[in-house]
Amino acid sequence: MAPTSGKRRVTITDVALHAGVSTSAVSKVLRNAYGVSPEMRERVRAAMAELDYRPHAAARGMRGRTYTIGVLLDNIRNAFFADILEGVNTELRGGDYQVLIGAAGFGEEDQTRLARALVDRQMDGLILIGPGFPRTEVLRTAATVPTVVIGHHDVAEEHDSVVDADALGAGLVIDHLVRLGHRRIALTSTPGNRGSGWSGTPERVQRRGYHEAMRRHGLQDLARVAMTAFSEEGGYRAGMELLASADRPTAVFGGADVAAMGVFRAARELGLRIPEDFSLAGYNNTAVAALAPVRLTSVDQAGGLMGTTAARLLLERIEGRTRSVLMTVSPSLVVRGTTGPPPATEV
Amino acid sequence: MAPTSGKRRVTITDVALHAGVSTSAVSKVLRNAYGVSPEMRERVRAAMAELDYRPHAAARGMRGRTYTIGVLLDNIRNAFFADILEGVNTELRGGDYQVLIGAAGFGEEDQTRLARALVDRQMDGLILIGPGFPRTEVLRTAATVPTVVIGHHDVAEEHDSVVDADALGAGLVIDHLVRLGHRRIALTSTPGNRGSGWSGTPERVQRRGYHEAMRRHGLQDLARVAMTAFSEEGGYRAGMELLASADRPTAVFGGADVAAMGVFRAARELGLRIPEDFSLAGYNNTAVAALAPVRLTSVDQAGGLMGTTAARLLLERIEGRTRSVLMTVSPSLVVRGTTGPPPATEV
DNA sequence: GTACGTGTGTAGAACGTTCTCCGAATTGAA
DNA sequence: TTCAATTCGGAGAACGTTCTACACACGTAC
Repeated sequence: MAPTSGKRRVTITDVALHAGVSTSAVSKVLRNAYGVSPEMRERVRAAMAELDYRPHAAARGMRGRTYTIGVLLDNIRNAFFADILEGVNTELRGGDYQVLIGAAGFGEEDQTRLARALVDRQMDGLILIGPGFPRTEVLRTAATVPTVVIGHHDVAEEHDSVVDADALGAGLVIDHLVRLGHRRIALTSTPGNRGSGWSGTPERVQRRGYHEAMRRHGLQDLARVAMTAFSEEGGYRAGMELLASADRPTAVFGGADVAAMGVFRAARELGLRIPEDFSLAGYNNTAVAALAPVRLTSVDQAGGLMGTTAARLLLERIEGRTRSVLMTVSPSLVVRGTTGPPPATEV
Repeated sequence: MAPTSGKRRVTITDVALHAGVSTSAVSKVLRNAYGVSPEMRERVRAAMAELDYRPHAAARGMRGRTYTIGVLLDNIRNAFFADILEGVNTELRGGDYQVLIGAAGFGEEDQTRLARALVDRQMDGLILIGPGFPRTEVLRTAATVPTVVIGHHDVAEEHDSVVDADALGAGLVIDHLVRLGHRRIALTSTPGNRGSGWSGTPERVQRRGYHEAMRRHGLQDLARVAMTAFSEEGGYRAGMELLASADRPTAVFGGADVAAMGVFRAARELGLRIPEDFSLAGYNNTAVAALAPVRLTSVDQAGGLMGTTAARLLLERIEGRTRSVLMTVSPSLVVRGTTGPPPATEV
């Protein structure tokens, strides 16, 4: 058994005794419930302060709320998630709720296990960021506890959704590159074994947007997509595949900033200068993109806004809203140093 | 009240009924406790599987453990923390414990509040990464629940400690730069209002190591430290201050990779080429340092190892160890493209 | 004088576990 | 046969809250 050495916790009973009232009364004060006179409220408050009382969340969880919100994500290394979380924290700061994050990894089983763990720990609400476990499992979870899904474009009665207009975002990049004079523009994307049942993963919608934009510019025959993982290494391999080929693209749109970094490495290794010989754009506008040695043109998704929105929607759901809501935020292009006109020989 | 719509949870009673035994028996099986026959264990196991039973963590928390470990950190944006967390997760994967992360921000009150929240939520153990709230509060917490502190060199009976040999790490960088021919080597560091009572914060130990190394090389008079925040912006300001001055250093040791990125921006803005005109090194060897456009020379701290170690120590403490343990991991230098000999005019 | 709110407070039964204690059955030794 | 000793299983009291139900005191309207 854990050595809980220290003295016993101060409980609601201690407070009640100290204030000379019933535990019910203390509980009411605690929850701002109806049926307490101002004087009693004051007396109880004083007693709580005097004894340095803090309610035991686990015990509260047995009957009512735990005042805890769980966030599930695959990997905290993804800087975009940090933006979202900052938004969530901003919205919830000062309120009664605490945010606890679970980093599940990319495995389907691990994610499922974490999701269940969050439910078992009696979270009052869940924010799932780009969940990679089966949709049916998500829906089952969402039927039990208020849930907001961030990223996937699939909507459902059971949960709210906060998404980025990814098709539009992809369009922004293509428009920008075409305007610069590029025609052979490739995309790196990921098959995304994101569990089963999701038809609207961000990467898929982004891909759709890419193809639409290429078609819009009459470049559909030049469209080319390299599928790998959204990671530095994945981007590198995709970059190698694309740039070593005969009719090599003059620009690559990395579907995620990390992947773009990998493409960058491939380009450098092949002796291509950026942006003189080759243009590169990313997606998500994570912190790296802005770094002085990087200066990557990218698409900003307003992660902070997505976070605050998700938190607000979740609170509403906890308070009882049942109609589901879809919130779409629109992306914007941030042009930096990695995109420029294609080399003269290509025009 | 939250709409818990779905059907009622499967409880231990349901399992007991279904298996035709008492709840006590089920509980015993659940906890691998003494006093169950193999047949009964099998029967109960089968019932649990059949009903898809999952113990209610909040309820368990009221008497025994919650099988949850809380990690407190200031900001998930710090890529070094990701390394640590990966280590923690690796060690705990497959076990009974779940890891939940709280991102407290840098404020002293916010951190204190989060720490208390974790205790209130009945965590079985706590991992505090570079805590920025008062040491007394940490010690009080550690007296109540098993705790491991990562980063700070201050040791105590109440908790275990996992630290990097930061003085040594600073020495590695200085040695490397001196060997290249540099003499005017500056450091960017942070005052770090990391709560009160900590005398061994990583940055302080690192600073000490820097001064020792400079003295060792007879360069104590050329030592120079710019104090700012460990952030891109902070690094930029420090870089500007150092590089715009008359006797500008030929090399800067950014006390953290992010800060080094800021210094990079300052250098570029002043028209200094790296590493031809000016050398730059970072600390922590975060993911950015390895990126193709960055290639920052940095000090690797083996964050993963720190994480696995911390997790292991914590489990031991939960199992009852009371003697405190200090674990030091040694850093290693990773030389990349941002360091080279000083410009000829300087030698 | 009765009936009916309305506002303020308490009693006490949940909630789903853990764990101490106790009883029954079985075994082994004297 | 009797008496421990050992093993297996269950009863039931916690744990710290929430929340329903109810009691009481005080109007107020008829």
